[in-house]
Amino acid sequence: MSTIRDVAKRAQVSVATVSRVINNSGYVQSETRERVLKAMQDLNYKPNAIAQSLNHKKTRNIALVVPDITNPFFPELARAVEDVARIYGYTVILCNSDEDLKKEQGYMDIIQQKYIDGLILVSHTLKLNHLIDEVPVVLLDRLVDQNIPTVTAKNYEGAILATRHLLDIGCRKIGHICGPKYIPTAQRRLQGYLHVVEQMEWFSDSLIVEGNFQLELAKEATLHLLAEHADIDGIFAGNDLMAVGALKAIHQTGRKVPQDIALIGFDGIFLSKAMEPELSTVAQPIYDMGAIATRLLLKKIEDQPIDSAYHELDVTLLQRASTRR
Amino acid sequence: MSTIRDVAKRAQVSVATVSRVINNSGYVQSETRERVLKAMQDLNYKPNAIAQSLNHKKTRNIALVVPDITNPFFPELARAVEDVARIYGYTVILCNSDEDLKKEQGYMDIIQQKYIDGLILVSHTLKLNHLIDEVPVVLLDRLVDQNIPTVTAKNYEGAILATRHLLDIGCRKIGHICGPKYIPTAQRRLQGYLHVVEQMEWFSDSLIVEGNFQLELAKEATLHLLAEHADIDGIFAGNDLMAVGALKAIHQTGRKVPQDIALIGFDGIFLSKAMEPELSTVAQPIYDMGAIATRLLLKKIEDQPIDSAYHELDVTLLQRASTRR
DNA sequence: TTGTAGGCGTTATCAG
DNA sequence: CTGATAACGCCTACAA
Repeated sequence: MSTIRDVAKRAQVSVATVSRVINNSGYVQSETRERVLKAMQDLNYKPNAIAQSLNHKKTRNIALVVPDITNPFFPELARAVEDVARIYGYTVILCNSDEDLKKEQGYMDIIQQKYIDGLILVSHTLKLNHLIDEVPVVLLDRLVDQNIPTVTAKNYEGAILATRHLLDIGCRKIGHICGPKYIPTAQRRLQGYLHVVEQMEWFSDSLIVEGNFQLELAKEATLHLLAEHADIDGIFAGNDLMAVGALKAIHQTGRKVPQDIALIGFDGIFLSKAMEPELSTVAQPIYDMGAIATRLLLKKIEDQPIDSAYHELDVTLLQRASTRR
Repeated sequence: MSTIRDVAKRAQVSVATVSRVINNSGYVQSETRERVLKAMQDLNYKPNAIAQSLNHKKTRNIALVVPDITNPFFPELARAVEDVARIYGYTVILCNSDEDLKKEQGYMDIIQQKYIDGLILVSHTLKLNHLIDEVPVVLLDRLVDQNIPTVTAKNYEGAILATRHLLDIGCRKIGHICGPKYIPTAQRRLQGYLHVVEQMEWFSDSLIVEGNFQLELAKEATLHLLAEHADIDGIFAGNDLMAVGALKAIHQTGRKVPQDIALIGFDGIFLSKAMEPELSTVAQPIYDMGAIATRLLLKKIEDQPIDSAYHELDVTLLQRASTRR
């Protein structure tokens, strides 16, 4: 790797001049510029980003902190983040936090030491005071604080949509598999469900069972639910993964979707469409969420004005086979 | 952020001494060491990784280049890579290449400029000469070259396993949905299939249809296949995603899995287990592949001896509902 | 055992 | 318009 000094020598100018043509800053006679450009070409010179970073205290690296990239919700998000970042000349560092405070703290240290320019954070674990003041942050999906730019979807409204939809297609008794109560997103969806059904005469608390946003536990929970309420004819799962779990449980008890039980999830991940029958769901604009969050972050990093710090994106009801009858 | 100089001042020593206690190099009187340690604590000092990198020409950053993190095969891989990397104090940069040479080249430039220490590459696009000589590489899943450490699974043997399995459970006419012919991995699996069935009297070339490792096209291909060969009773799909596509096609023609047609995929991604019926598959040890590749890479980076440059991992036949009858 | 000084590759300031 | 030179923060000879 040749350095700016090599280029300077070859072009018979000082490093300062080379630096000027690299950054298009200051005055350089067009003749000299040509010579420098030629030298750069000849040597296949590329400026050393590390050295630049040391000066500017900026690396054009951002971190994406998700609980677990293996959870099918996050790859699409990551894709969006990386796409937008790349366009603006940024690079994305992937961090799996496992919702583990220790790990998250570890990442924060690294972010500080490696001069990461900012981060997109999906977490409800990390408390505000663990964030580094100087490092820009955008919160995604799981709200943590009001003073930080945040991107979410309309979880409450989406849950209402889902539940009403089940009523619309004729369900008379609807259960809900909610996510962990300590996750705000899960709470919102639960509240949306409650908003619609709480006053119904058939409603009872035992129609709500708790999962952990994963398949397995949701399957168990659904089994319990069905055992207790044999006459359930509709289920709203707090996310698509749990909807799949519910589907398995339903099949296991010999019932059919949608004939015996209509089923709808939340998120709109690829999986919901891959299933047979295809699962109805309330789709979040996952890619957009990632893209918007990234643009927001880059603006903060580059000290550009931010239009709005709170983005709550619309969701879309997707009716598919699992609620079609 | 305090610097090494601040610490030195506070501890009343030179920066050299501080550096020594940081890196545990050279002699430092235990008293002075204590003083320095205390000063570091007081100031909450963290060495600046960028400055260190500028010296060492090492960043403890590695890149993971995959076609598309959105493809369910890769998140698990990425997870493994990140897990191992983190343990060894490395950080992972995520790159989606889309199998696009231009993009890959762009990443190579960045890798060079940002002093990325090495990369794990999943690609059949990039030619060897595009790699940067000084940057260690490990190839994963899709073989590119013999001189570079490589991690794959036994694709050929796995395909034989899958095909034999279909015969074992009584299939009399087996079709294959292969991946793109220009991808070595897809070829191997096709060859494995051929090895088993080529000599059978019922075999014909038209039992092989080509997909692109994605769901949609595989569904179309399967529809064609079924139209041409109404008597097919077993299908081996080149990967799980295509198996899902096949499942949809099969259902669409009113047939049932496994009663009318037994179906098996390849990869062992989460999706195969999520489906109903659960899909049989030849599982690759995806996580292990990522972990091994990463350890291999880190060894190369740190100039440690490598036991073996070519790792071909065993696959496992997982019989599930889609081939149980 | 500790300190001084030069270098890693760039950029920015200040002269000329 | 161009060139020296001092940062950026750290490490490592070489001296002391």
